[in-house]
Amino acid sequence: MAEKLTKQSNDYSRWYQEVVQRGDLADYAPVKGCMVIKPYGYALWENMQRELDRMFKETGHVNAYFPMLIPESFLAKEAEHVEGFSPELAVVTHAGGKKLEENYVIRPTSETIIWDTYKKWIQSHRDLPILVNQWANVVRWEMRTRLFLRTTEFLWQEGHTAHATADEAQEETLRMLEVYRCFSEDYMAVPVLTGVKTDREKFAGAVRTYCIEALMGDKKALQAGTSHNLGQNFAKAFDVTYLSSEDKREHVWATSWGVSTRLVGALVMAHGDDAGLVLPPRLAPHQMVMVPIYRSDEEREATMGACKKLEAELKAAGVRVKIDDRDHLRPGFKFAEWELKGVPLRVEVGPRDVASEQVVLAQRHSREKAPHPMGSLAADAPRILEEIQRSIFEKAKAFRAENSHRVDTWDDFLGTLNEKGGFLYAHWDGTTETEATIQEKTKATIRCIPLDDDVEDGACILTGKPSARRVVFARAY
RNA sequence: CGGGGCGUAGCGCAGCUCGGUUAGCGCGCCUGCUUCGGGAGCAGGAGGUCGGAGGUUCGAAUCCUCUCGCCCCGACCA
Repeated sequence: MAEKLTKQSNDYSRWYQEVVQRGDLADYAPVKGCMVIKPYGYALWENMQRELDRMFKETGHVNAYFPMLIPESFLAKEAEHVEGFSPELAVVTHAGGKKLEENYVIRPTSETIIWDTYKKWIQSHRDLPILVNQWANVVRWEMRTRLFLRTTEFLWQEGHTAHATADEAQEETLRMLEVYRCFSEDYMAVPVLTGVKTDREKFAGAVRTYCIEALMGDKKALQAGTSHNLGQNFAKAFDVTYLSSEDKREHVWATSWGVSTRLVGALVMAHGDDAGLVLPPRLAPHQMVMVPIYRSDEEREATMGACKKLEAELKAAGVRVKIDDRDHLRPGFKFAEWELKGVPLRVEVGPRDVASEQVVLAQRHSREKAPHPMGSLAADAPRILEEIQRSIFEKAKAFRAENSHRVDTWDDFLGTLNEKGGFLYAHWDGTTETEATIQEKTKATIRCIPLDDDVEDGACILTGKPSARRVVFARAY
């Protein structure tokens, strides 16, 4: 703990790993690509879950749980789906000491088992819509893993809905995209672009994939969430039909949408600095930590007494506060540790403060430190926390604005990508071939076709062919 | 799967080229004293059989063979 973190500017990737591990978010597990999510990291995830779950329920969804093991044959029913996921499946071949008649795959996502189930649930238009979400773990055997960003097993939520009409499914897809956008911006304080994925980047089995894309501190993009319009692909693959009010048999229309523990990684890389994590107050496990400072037993009693009184007031005011009463550690050590862990507010209470009825209030994001009257701390803290929440969101937005560029020529594209990074708004001829060529040449991918971008005629940066709008390119995680 | 690196104490490493007493160092841990408003100091102490298997040898962390695993970079992905 005595050692300094690697600076972001020296080695961003190493900085990230150190922050995640030393900040007590997660650690490596014995199996390749797997991680142990430690209590502090899990508390952060739980806070995310709580808000997301509330938002899902507010939009009419209910939770359910489907099994982790899926018969291998289910995956094969939807052609694109099986092609997309086969390479990364973990397969159970033996159980109970015997070789299985049919292999089971550990779910990489649950569309197939859910649509097999929905077939039984859906008979009539009166059974629709079905608006179900599940919180679960999934396994994808990725080549290259990184803590939180891409782990072999990860936690997520996956919503799976069934609708009577294409319009309803499309509405649902966009509704959940909007839920994700709100969550990311209002709770994580991470500004995101909303857009449509190109065919090359869309979910295996979807008609259309929408996404939220965030910009990380190293100017690389991160896909933070996806919402898929599945059309009738899974309904047809699993033969899920309903009788309409006109007594006609129709295939149902579907969506699925998900966000994962990757969001924890997004939070780390969107706000973190050379001192460690910077957590947004709305999600921070501890919004405030109090560090009592003392020498003698009398001073200890006095400062701890003041801390406890403040703690009661703050809790009553709805602040998630913790007193760091560890006796064997000195204050300076605690300051550094809580900064590493990104706690938004730190309160220092020493003998001098007790005497003058004040505390020292330190803000993590700005690293500012100033005295604050004890008497008004509890009343002021919620407002200060909200100001911090807004402030780090504004900072992230400004960072994204500085790192978003409009480029019109191939040279400009290459130069900007290599020298500046960030989001590049450029014209593209709309073909998968061009997209692939650009990726081969530059490692940049089309992150999305933004929803809110103005339509504008132009010429493709690579081929010069006509383009009706700009798309967003970036190097991505 | 291709390229690179690494497995020696809880963590980070040295030792290995050129085999040789009880395998070192830093951090952390335990005890005590002094400290405590920005990552404490001193003293004492516990802890490893060197990833695994086999081989060479009087003798292997060190040499040889095989093997397992992890990390980093790339292609694949939430």
